[in-house]
Amino acid sequence: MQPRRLRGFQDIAGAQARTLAAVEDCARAIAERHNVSEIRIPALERLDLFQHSSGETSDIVEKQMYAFVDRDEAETTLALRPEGTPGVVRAYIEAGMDRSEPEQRFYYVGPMFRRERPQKGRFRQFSQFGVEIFGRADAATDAELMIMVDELRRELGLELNFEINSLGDGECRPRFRQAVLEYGRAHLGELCEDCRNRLERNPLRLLDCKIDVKLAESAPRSQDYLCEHCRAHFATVRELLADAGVAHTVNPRLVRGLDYYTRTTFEAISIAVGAQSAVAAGGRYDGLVEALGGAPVAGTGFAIGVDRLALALDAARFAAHADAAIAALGDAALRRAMSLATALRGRGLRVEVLAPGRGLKALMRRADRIGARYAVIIGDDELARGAVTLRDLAASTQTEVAERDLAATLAAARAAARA
RNA sequence: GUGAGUGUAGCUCAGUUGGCAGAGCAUCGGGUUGUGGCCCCGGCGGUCGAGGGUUCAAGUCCCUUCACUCACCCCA
Repeated sequence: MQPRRLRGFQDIAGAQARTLAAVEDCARAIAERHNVSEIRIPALERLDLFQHSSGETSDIVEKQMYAFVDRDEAETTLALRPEGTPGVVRAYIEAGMDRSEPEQRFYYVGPMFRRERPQKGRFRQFSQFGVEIFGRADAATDAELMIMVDELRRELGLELNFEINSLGDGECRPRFRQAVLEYGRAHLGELCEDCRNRLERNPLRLLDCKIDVKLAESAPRSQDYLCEHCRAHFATVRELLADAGVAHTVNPRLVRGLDYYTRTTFEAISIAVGAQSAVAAGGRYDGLVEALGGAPVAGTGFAIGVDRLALALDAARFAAHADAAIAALGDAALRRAMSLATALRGRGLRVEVLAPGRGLKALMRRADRIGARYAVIIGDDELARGAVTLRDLAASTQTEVAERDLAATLAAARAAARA
């Protein structure tokens, strides 16, 4: 039996793995600069956590969850997390932070699981990097989230389009929802089947329906229903974004269906990754902490699809190159090679000691294959002189270098190459 | 869940009206006793996705099935 990976799951190695790591490292560094700290939470939770936070009628909960009954506790159904926010909110409430110290700034990174049909930029296990900020209801926090995503865009050299919208708050959002509901009822006969089915329980989804585009265009707009506070909040967010140089467009059809989503909502869209083009999305969820049993604390956050974002990057940029490949000819040379390699690694150099017992020709080919900048050759002649042959593989030149000078020589060469 | 496309060597693919299973790359070795890339020679490598049918003969035609890819759907 030939073992095969599961559908929609990936084995990732080489430059692709380094690309994902680069995205995650870059996002971490940005979060830390914004004084956001890591929270590590479980990949497995009780199913009802996701049902209560993502909504029992959402597709994610209804048909995309990896859920199963815990083997010894038949009354407990568990699920692999399909997103990060519910777990972070659960942890926040469980630690009592909503009461003791409500203002918290968290980021998380790790695998999420959804049993969807795979396609470009969509896998059943995928990595998300997310930020959740609690206890801040101000517009500056909403803007800061998008500024963080924009910093990531800049540092990775990506093109992203930001779309934003405001859904209103507890005061004005219900009026808007009611207006969309009545609009939908008035055009019931023209709606697609999906929209008709979910109209009563989730009318806002009509607005981002791709079938009923025409109807959505002339549907009520959240902008027209915002109360004074929400209008001011949204204006401030846009002002702060403009100040920070974050280009964005207002998309009145950008919505979230669930009631605890409030005010600002946004997506960052890439033109380079196929149909699954939203590489980051987020917004304000002032009702969520309370909905999960905590105190009424404001919350806002975003998540980045790491795999999706990496698709927009050229993996070759992140390929690994060894600084030195050491070819040892003979047992005595091998022992010398091992200790020299340790010294080089001590200076932070990337070093591979090549397979002993093979011909120099094969070893040189390996050195070339792994992209090594230098080959270090140690044979009987070099051993006798306490030296090594140092070959510059790009220039095809070589010199003899004393063993004790090797580390300094290579470290200097690398520093020069980086300058 | 729905639709379309594609399955032949490790990878990328060719394979004509049905007639011996192929190429390039990769890998290993040789040309060069201690020198990579370029070049030349050679070795290894196949259940043609799987099962059934038609035929003297099927990679090729038919049926079934599985997998992969992209899109729909959905989505931080």
